[in-house]
Amino acid sequence: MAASRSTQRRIELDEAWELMHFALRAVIAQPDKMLEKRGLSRVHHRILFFVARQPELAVNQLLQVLGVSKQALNQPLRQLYVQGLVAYTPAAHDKRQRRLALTDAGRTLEQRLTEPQRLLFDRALGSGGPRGEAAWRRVMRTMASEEMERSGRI
Amino acid sequence: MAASRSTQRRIELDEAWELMHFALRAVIAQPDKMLEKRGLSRVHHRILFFVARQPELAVNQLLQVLGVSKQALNQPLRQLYVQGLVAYTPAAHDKRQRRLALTDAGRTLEQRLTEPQRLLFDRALGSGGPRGEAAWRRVMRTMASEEMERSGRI
DNA sequence: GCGATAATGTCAAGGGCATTGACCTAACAA
DNA sequence: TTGTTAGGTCAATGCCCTTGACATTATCGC
Repeated sequence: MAASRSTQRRIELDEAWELMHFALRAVIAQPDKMLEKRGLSRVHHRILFFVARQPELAVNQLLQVLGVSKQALNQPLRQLYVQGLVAYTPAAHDKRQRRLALTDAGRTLEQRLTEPQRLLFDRALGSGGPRGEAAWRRVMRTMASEEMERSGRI
Repeated sequence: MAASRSTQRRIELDEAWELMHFALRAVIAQPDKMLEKRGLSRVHHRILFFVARQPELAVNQLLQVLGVSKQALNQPLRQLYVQGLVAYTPAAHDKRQRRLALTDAGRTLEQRLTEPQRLLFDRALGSGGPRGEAAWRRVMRTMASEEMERSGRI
């Protein structure tokens, strides 16, 4: 398969990967700066982001989504709890499960952290018109689908 | 600006970020497994990848591109050298500079590591036809451009 | 040719953060 | 009751990155 692909195409595909590499760095950059000032790290943002997007998330699900060990998650999650950014509610049908949610303060911080990223995506996705945006999403979905299923994120 | 954006749009933008998150994980997954078997890590692959794509790369440039300290780069780079995967050539006009290149073995390994990623990109980019691929690249370039300039990657 | 500067390498100390292993509680379920 | 599941926590370990300090070699301006 490697042999059957033209050199030119290989270069194009490598460029695509390189583009993604730097795009990612751009997305990460701004929130990282803000987080540092508060003594938080990227994990904290990831927690806030996913909890904001999927309320009633259980800890186990969050573990799947983030792809880290529970020991690795525990500390940052507790910090967010102590700082009054995340709240726990026992699930109605199974009191062992802690359903996660953001407090008002948590929501505010999440918005502040994610806003620069939204701005970046908005500008970039807008640059190609609605058709371009749809095409972008189609490509990304194709790449991501398997991993999303594995994370139970469907 | 945050207030001026509709809730719906915010959700769409968050979804875009989430897509990228999982797409990245998919791209990373396979080479990571291969690397582990050889006792190498992701940095090694990143070095191989960028050296393969830009021959005659100097160490300083590589530092810019990877965004790590020279101390962090030194060890993995040396390992690659010792294992006969990367070669040094003093630059003609400035013998202080080591121009980096891959050996045949290095090229082979780089191909093997990057091939699954190319396959993934090829499938995904192909899924939307040439127009879709072009649109995807346009969006990514918009997002990445600033960081690429900062890394001297233009 | 001399001193400043640049490219690179390397040692050392320290820290952040993730991992695995083991153990614990509470709640559910057969 | 017994086994299992959701979750938490301690401990040990290790990786990897960072900053600081210093050495080497080569280039450049004078």
